[in-house]
Amino acid sequence: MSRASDRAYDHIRSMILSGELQSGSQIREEALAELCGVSRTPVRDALRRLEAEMFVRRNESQRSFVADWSLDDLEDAFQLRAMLEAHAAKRAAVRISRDQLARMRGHNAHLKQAIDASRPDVPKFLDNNRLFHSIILEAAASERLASMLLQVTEQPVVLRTARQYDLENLRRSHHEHD
Amino acid sequence: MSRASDRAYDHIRSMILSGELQSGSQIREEALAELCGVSRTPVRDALRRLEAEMFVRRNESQRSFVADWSLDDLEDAFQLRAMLEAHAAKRAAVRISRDQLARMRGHNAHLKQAIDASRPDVPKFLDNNRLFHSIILEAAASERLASMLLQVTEQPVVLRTARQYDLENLRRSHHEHD
DNA sequence: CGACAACTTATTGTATACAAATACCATTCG
DNA sequence: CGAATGGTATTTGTATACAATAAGTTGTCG
Repeated sequence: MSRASDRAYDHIRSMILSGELQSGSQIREEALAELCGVSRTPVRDALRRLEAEMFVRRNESQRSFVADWSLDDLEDAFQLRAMLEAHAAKRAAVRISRDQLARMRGHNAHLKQAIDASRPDVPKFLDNNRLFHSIILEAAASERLASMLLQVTEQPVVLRTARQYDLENLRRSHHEHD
Repeated sequence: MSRASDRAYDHIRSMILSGELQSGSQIREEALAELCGVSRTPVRDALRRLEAEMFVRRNESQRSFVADWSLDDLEDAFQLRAMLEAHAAKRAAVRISRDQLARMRGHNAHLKQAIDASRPDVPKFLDNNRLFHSIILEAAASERLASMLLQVTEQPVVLRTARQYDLENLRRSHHEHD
């Protein structure tokens, strides 16, 4: 997508995730346009996308608000995510190529290096973890599934920042990958 | 959403489903605008929605095309639908209220009447079937799930028109509902 | 003939002005 | 005092003009 509407999207999204735009508060197109330094047109575009991703919700008279996530919502997203990922793995298992499998092994090995280092390298871990899972999705060969999964994985980013990355968890993750 | 952009959405969508806009063919915003009798602005809105619903796809340089559905795509959608509906049923089962349950029984009874009539009343059957399932979705209480399900159920409408509604199938459906 | 570059056309992206819808507020009436 | 009503302000929706980008086309040179 084009530059201005992408900038608007990224900007608004990050303002929501950072809490700069408070949950539940109304957001006006013009105000956002000023904040992003673009006109309302690309802002509207961005809002539509964010609405589809449930970062923004609109009331019956088309006013936009920052979505506020209840615990139930988060649980719901998690449940869906678990199911969709299992489905992706199932599809991938019968479709994956040798090459893709090799790449997965590679990422898992790197990921192990990251946690075996004297001081665990969490960014490296996360990066390889992401790549590992992206290959499953690639092998599952379902755009629809991929987009659904994207929806439910991108969401709880707000909370993920606070998540604990203790060595125990990282090791368990590696073994599950294996 | 507003009138013009809704009209555009409905119009374009129906042109796609009816085959008036050929699968894989490029669609230009201005041409659609003329066809719908609105300006490009609401057309763009409609295209974005249709893109999210995978009726329209865009190439790397932002040109829009009517999506063409492979058999694999349809199977994929069906598989996802089965999974999501099962999930919905599971959630609904532990959340449903007496009232909702009663309404479901009611719709299933009407649905039975429709097939027990001397001549099966397919529209009545479909209507009650739809209501029956909508209560499951309501009871499942997950907006996200509902929107995902909408996506995969709305899609194969193209083919559904050709589907067989023989008495055998209708009866089986009723029993499964029970 | 084929590759490449300059130019021309087609298409989408953005800004802006204005129209339509909705919310907000004050005022009046029961 | 509370509900209804009218008018005003706020906010979103649409049309349109223009900018930016991508595609197609022609012409030149090797």
